[in-house]
Amino acid sequence: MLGAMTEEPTTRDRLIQTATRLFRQRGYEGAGLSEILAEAGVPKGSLYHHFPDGKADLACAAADWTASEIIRVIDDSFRAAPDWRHGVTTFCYKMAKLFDILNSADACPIFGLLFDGPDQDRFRAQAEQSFDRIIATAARYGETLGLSPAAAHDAAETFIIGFQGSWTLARTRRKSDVLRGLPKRLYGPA
Amino acid sequence: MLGAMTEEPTTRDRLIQTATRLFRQRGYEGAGLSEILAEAGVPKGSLYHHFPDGKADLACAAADWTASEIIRVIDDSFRAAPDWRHGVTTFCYKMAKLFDILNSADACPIFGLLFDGPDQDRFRAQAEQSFDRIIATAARYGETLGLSPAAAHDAAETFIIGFQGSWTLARTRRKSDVLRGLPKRLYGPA
DNA sequence: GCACGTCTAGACCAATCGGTCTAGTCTTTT
DNA sequence: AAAAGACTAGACCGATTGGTCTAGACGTGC
Repeated sequence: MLGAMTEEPTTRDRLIQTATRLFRQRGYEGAGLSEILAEAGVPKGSLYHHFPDGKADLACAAADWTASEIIRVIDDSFRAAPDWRHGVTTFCYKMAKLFDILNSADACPIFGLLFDGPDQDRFRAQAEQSFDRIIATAARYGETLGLSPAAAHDAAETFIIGFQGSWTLARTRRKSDVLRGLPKRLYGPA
Repeated sequence: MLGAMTEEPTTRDRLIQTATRLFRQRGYEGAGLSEILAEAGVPKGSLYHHFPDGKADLACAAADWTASEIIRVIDDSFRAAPDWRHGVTTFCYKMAKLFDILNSADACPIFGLLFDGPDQDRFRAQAEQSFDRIIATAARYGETLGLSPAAAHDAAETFIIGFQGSWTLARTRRKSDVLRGLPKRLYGPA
């Protein structure tokens, strides 16, 4: 077996994905271990086999997995984009669609990387690394589209900051338009 | 006794303020009731006298109190501002100072209004109302400073959205510059 | 001076928390 | 076929959770 070449979800992956969803819905402390295990259909023993440090380990794995998913969406949005604004717009629309699928109730997948649990510094460091990966990915597309390295990094930060806040507002209002309106907010009328 | 005319903090107020801080630091589920009570120096009985529905009631009161505090800072920032950008800048600097005082570890006071606990809809509705109060306050200053009602509301939303995201990024990096850099990000070089 | 509403005080409770541990079941290697 | 890991399975644990309930302290109107 050479790792993740097969397609059916392994126990470990099912655990991570279920945990990701529940952490996003209820927060780190709000999502009970037994609830996660029950929904994933995995016994306690397996959890502590794959994640020796238990819940905290699982949360970090969930954050990492989430960051990779976000990066995948960024890739999908910018790969064929003719310019920066188009990439941002596509991303926002994709995420607005996700927002609607998620019942409009979940925390922002990106923000959700920052857990509020104990072990503050471990979670903070994990979130910082994930954020940087996300911003760096967006910045790379900025450079590809003609921006200077500094300008690209700045544009990527502004983009992610704006997205963050937009998701929060969208969540309190249960309306995804806020997300779709972000490009206009950031860059003016098209 | 005619309500809140005296100055020394009542049991109820001590409870709200302690709860606000702990919710901000550890989230709704993360902040234990006994911890809140111990730090506030208040017994269980008093809590359930003032807040019959317990933790959920307390959380809503905390959200409300926080919104009022934010509005106070908005007032202080915009009252004497010569234009919109100055108001936003002053607000960002005041909040950056607060961020540093808070050890750079707490959740955004505004975002923190949105609790991740159970009773989702009650908390969501409470947060929506508080957000609207905050945005409406900022928008009013926008109008005073010459913007049309629609433009003022839009500017206020953009401002709060940007602030939200900036605090999050500042928190993961433990650096308050992100907050101070928001006006330039939103409105270009001064 | 006693009765009544407000508020404080904390013992107590069932339920749940995250985590440990032993037992058993596969799969792979020899 | 025997031995050895990898992994699953869940009973069990002490600690803590939010919440209830009774008892008393304090002030105020009669």
